[in-house]
Amino acid sequence: MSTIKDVAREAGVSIATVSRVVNNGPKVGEKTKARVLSVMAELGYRPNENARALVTQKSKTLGVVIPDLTDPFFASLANGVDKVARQNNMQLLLSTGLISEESERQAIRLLLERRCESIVVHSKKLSDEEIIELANKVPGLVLIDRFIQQIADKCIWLDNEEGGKIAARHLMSLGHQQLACISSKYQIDDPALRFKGFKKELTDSGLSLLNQHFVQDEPTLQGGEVATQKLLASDTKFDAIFVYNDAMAIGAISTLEDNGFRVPLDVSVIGFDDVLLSRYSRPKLTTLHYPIEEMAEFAAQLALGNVKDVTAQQISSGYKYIPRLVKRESTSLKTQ
Amino acid sequence: MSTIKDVAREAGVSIATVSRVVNNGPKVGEKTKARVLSVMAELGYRPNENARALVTQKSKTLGVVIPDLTDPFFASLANGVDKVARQNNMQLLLSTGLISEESERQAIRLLLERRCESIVVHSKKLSDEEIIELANKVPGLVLIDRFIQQIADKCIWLDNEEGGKIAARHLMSLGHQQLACISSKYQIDDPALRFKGFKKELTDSGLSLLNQHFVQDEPTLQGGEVATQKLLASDTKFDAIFVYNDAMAIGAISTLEDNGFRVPLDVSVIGFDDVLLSRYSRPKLTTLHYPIEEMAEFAAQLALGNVKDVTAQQISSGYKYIPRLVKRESTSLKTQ
DNA sequence: CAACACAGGGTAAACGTTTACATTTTTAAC
DNA sequence: GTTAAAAATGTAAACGTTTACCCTGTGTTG
Repeated sequence: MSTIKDVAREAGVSIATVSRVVNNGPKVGEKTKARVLSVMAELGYRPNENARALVTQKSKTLGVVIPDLTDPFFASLANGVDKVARQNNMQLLLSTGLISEESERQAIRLLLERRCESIVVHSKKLSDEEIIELANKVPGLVLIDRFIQQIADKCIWLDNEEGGKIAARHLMSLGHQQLACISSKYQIDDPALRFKGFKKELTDSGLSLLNQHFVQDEPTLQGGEVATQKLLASDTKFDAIFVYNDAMAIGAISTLEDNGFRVPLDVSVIGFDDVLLSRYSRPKLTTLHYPIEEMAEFAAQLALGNVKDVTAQQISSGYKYIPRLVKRESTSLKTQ
Repeated sequence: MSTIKDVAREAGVSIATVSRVVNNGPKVGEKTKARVLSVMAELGYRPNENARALVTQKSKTLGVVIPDLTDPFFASLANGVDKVARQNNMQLLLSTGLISEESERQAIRLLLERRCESIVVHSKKLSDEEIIELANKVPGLVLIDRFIQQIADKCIWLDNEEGGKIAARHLMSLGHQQLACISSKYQIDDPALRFKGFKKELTDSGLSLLNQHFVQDEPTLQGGEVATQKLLASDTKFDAIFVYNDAMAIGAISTLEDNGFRVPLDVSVIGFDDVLLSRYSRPKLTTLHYPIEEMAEFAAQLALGNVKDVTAQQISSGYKYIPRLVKRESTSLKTQ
């Protein structure tokens, strides 16, 4: 691959001049510019970004840390960041493989070694302390889907608790009173908060949730099926279910129908996330929209330092997003 | 961020020694090594990968070019490449935004500028000539989902035509004789080949395809719905449909059921790709599995030069994958 | 005890750029 | 036709590494 020196030699100018042409710098004569340009084309010259990054101390690279790409939720996250990268003439450097605390750490490290100065991190395993320390060391590091008080101004997160409340209000507004929940069995904040909000809203309205109406399983289609079987096995009536995520909700619907329940006629089902799937299922899923792509775009802008007007509100509670109810076909007014 | 010089000064050694420690090189005494290591930790030293890439002329980066990440198909592709990157201690550099020929070109260029020596390219817009030229210039460039004779040994592709044949055989084996097709309206090879194979197999069995039984639309859920309406409007009977992809197939099923047809009782539907969706739809979709992640992993290995034993077969027709029939619930024996 | 092998460690060039500063050339004003 | 200012171009240092080659001191061998 030819270098700036080759171009300079061939065009009979100094490398400084070539550099100026490449960067559309000032102070370069028309004829010279034309000549250099033609030599560049002839040689197929491409500036070496590594060398550039070294001398300019900026990498033109936007980093993103996610568990993996096959989950459409994370793919959307990455896509949001990528969008911003493109807008800013940068490229996406992806770090994945976050099964463990160690690999999350490793993923961030790799980005840092590439001197990636803007990083959007989705981390569930690293401790608050470690993230705080990292965030203080790396000004362009931003945390998505998690809130840590001490670095609130670098957090972009969704109000899961409010999501639970919205779901509860929706279901109650349709006349449902015998509610059930299907949660994820993993002990992370998201499910806990969603159901905390849900229950609170119920209690505030004088309703209660039976113990046997709260079941947990894997947050997948199959998990949703299994959980629903448990619910049915309890042999107590319910007329609506709030499900942890869309995949589980679809599994739940499937099992309900296999057991002779019609959705939404007999049982209303509401999911969470609004992933692609929810629009493809039959009946189409009522769910809470998690604006992950929008959040990711914002996170990327924040990481790049493009966000100027920061309010006191944001300094204390970060950038909070509220899930939006998307009414589709899996919930309806309670019949008779 | 501290550099190798800082470490050297602090540890009272030369930068060469530090470098040796960092790279686990030979010729470094135990005590010195320990001292350097401790200084490194103390300073939080991280080698600058850009500088490394510059001097070693290798980037530790695996490039991938895809249209976008939101399409689960491409997300799987990227994931396959990422898997291999991780195995080889490399990182994924992603280039997206391929709406146009120009942006495909741009995407590849960016990777090249980062001196990314191994690249997996999914390109539908660039001309054969341009790709051939590029492939000859960049030894580590590999083409996925496309076959070009002149660079066969760098092509990883799916036999779409054979996929069409398999679909036809499956449908005929179930007793269906009045077949219909829903295709994508875009003029790229994939749909053309799929339906070419499908028709050929039909013809070979003495069946034919009515003109009004071949409709086209957008390759999306909505497109599938619209296409199915067209099919129904033609008012000629059909008992099975071969659909371009899973999203359209799900749309088709939805419209069929809305019009009183039961799937698969009245009409069998077979899709293509076997994306996540197909396992979540009701009825679960019978489809042709496109092993894109596996193909992507292989492509990445090929790009890295890790594929040793190449047969004459592969040199002439590349690395060809055959789609596999996945029987689920949307196709069944013709009733009466 | 001379000769030497070798382990440990240092020196400096190279990688391909950008850019402050110096130098040369052109232009314009008188 | 000077001369000064402006424009064009060149020089060289710097970015943070790796690595070929060189130097020093310690033991080993005879």
